Amino acid sequence: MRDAEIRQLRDLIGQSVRIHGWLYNSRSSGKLRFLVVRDGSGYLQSVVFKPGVEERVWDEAGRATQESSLWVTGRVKEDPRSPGGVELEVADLGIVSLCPEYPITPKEHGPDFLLNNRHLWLRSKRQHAIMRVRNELVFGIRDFFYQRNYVNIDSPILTPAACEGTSTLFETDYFGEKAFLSQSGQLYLEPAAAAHGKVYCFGPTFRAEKSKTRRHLMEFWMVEPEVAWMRFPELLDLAEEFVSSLVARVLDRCKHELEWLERDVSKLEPAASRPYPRIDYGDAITKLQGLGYEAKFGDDFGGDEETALSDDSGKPTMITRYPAAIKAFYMEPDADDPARALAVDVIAPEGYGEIIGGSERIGSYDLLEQRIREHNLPREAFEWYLDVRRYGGFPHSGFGMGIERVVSWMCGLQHLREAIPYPRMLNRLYP
RNA sequence: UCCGCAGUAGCUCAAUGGUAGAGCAUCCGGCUGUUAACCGGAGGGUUGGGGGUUCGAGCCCCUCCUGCGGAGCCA
Repeated sequence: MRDAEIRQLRDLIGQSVRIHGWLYNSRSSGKLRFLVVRDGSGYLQSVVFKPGVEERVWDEAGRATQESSLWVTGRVKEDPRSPGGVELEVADLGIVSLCPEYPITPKEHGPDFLLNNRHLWLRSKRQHAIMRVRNELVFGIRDFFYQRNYVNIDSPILTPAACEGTSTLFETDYFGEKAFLSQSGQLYLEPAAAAHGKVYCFGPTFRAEKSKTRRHLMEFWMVEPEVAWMRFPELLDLAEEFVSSLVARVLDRCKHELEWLERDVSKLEPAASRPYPRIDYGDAITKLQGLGYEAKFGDDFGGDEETALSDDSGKPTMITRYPAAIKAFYMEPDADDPARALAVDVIAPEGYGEIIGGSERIGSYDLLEQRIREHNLPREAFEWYLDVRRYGGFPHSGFGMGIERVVSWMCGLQHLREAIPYPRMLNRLYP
């Protein structure tokens, strides 16, 4: 008798195995009991036939409640009537821990109830599939950069001052000093780019914005590459190559998960290949005006406008060269039009919104110093950041990509809250 | 912060201002191939809190709380 994971059973037809897991669901029909066991690696229909087992085994099978932890032994058998095509002919069974009435029944539930039970909700099939996709995406991101000789340099979570203004930061006490939870690792990454050339960070970021939409979380994960000597056109190529390769990877390796999620992959497939449509900010305004929006130069885009601008081909849309006035202080101005910043936003299709924001960074010490003044930022807090220009300034570019928005898009989710194991939202800090 | 919607059994939802119900879950019983199985039975309620109108309020009015959807802001 060998222990096995459910995912391996297809290769163990005819053999006797023992499975440890939890009872996902059970059905009975007279002298037959069907126990669907899950072990994290898959789901297994285990069949208990009354005349074929000891009475003790039959009774245990009847006593097991939803989500009771248990082990089953038996012979692995191919059977087209079983979901998955493989089932277990149960020989013996033992309940490890009997589960009292489990809150999440195999019927519909509302979001409030499910979020209050997030720690249990993670066991559900759909949530299981989403976390698998997230896992593949995260590994794909690291693999992408590793293969291109980027060095992972993680930024601090506790920071002394704001990256882009203090109003949206979570504040905490740091031995009598004020500290803030990071809302971006970028400023810390730029010095590292001077050390290693090509770097990236990947970690949680925090925004105290009182946002209540399907596209916002208080705590979300962001991956941010930063590349020395990279100029704006190459940055656009990098973002495009990055996103398209990740889509291709998930489509290739998460077929089952996307199937469980009933994701229409035909809407995702176009995003796996390059190029992506690119539109200049000025042309975007013109396009919006043509569609009847009251957009004018200098406006940022709302959710509806982003959706209107995104291509209906299923590819993300890259919007370039935003007005400098509505973008961050550290962005390099366009040499042809200093009112514009060399900035890009990548908008996911199907209304999933902005997944990437990036830019070429200001390389000049004097200009950066001027921008810090213009934005009324505390000069002393940015001395170290100015050092990146003071000691061997160099052109460099980078972007940030929000992981949950990408997971949400790939999985076709209605809301970002399912894309992260424990979502932190307005008025929700439990579990 | 603003606009809109909602809160009834453990869960998802019904109920003209006039006796609070169903499905699922739980417990008991039945069924030799079920696919969120099915069939029969049982238990389960201070209708979010407070105040008001009325002979009578789950339903109407005021207020507070909680949640949902959206706006703004952003990834």
